[in-house]
Amino acid sequence: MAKLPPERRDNRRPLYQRTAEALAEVVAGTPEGGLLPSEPALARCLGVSRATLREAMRAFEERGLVVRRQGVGTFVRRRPPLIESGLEVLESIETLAARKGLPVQMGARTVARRPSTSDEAQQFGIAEGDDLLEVSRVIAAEGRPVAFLIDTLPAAILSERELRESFRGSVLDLLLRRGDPPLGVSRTEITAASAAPEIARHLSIQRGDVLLRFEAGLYGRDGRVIDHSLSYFLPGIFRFHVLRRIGHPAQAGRSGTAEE
Amino acid sequence: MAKLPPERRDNRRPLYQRTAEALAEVVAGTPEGGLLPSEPALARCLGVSRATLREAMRAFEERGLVVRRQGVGTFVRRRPPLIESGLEVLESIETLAARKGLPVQMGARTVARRPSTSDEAQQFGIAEGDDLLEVSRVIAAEGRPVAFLIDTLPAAILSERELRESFRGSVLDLLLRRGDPPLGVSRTEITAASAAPEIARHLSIQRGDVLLRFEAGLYGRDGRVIDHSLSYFLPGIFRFHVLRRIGHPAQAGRSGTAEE
DNA sequence: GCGGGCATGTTGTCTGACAATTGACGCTCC
DNA sequence: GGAGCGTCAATTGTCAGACAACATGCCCGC
Repeated sequence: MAKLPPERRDNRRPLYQRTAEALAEVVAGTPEGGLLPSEPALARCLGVSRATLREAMRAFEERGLVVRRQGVGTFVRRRPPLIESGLEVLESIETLAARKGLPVQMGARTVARRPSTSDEAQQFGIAEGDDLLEVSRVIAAEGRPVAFLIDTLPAAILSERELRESFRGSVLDLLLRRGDPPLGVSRTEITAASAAPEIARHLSIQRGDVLLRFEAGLYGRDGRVIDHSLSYFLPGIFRFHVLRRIGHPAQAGRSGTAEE
Repeated sequence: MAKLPPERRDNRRPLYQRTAEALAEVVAGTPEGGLLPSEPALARCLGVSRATLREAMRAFEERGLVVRRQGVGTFVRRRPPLIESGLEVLESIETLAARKGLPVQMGARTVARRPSTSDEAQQFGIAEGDDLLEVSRVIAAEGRPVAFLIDTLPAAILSERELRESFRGSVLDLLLRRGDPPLGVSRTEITAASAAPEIARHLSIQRGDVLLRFEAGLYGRDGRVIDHSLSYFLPGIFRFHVLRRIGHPAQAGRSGTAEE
């Protein structure tokens, strides 16, 4: 067995994850609507047990990448274009733009340090009055401003010095490069807004012009908020989309606390 | 075995799915950060094998609902508020509003039948010139218009007669009630737009006012487009959000492949 | 008192088997 | 000759049990 090259088998990352990656390549190498090898064959080929393969397979089915039909086989789904470049994966504007082949530059940047308000302190899990760092900057593509971003995070997490030295336009990328604290998920709220005067000035547009607005909380693995970000995009430059699955009625639900 | 009540075991839906639902209840009934029962215990309790349970568990982990630590246990993740009411689940405005306790009414409705253009024919997988149904309506909450929706779908899928009889404001809900064709995912593109004159009139707002705009393709399980919808929302009424997970490092350039 | 080995419980992975479902082939009967 | 039906092989769905890897706390020896 063990047909996977050693650098893949001996890696210290969980086998399931590596299997999922290998499976991703297999899926990518199969035409849309095409039939995948059978599970026993694939498991043999990847050097893992069928159970492990099936866990990865299940995740792929969950994401809508493959369709399984008992007694028939597993097929690569005819996929909506750009399936995995949607909002479900958190990445910086810079990373997104680079993937799309659109070069972007960071424009005017300002950094402010100020004590936190009571609300903010609670949100970040720090003491009231502890310092926050507020980083705002303009992102430009082809010489034209296309986005205005404001990040707020405790100064204890990111020092001004480190910001000066390592910041290349994205707080997210900086935190990812550093690897600490470990990041979990981002909860992003989406709405539309008209440009306030200051933002209009930064983006060289008219006051009141239409903007797409993201307000996001970046959560660490321990559930604490690490970074709060506010993003304003000129509509039409970036295309944001999200895959929505049909909700099984019995799913959502009572999390005990009936808030809102 | 078979501790699950019969109505759950004998159901014709796949066991894995029912297990996932049962697991959802267990997770919902566990405090945040709490420890779940061990996998063997849970499997016994749900009347399924550990392998099946693990597939469901894996899906939950994938969605960020639980955290598993080898040698320790599985914990319910401290979740960002409102975790599963985000955009990742496709539901109609009516369903969403009902869940939030906000009563909505359907306002002016128009239905048009017209032949498809070449582009549309390709999109829906029908012959050019085949009829399409175009349903537009206003959604109002507390007497005030808050959304304007336009659905377009082949007349072969939904007849004018059925539309007249069963339509209660949502094409999605209608298709779900009917159960045919089986629905897969929806790919929704998100942007901001200023209100065109006609839409402004429908929503009783000024021309040029800011709107949140969703353009969605509803895909059947076979990958074909079933319905195309365009939605305009007044910002601030509905709160849309999405959970974004950190992208797996599999994509960026591998830096130190020398050893390890 | 203190440190290290060890017992115990958990998740991670593997193996092999059988059940359920599907599609195709061949056979029978008309 | 053709239509209908049973059989069979291939595939996914599910199961049971085992062992490995790992984390934690207890207990024993020092």
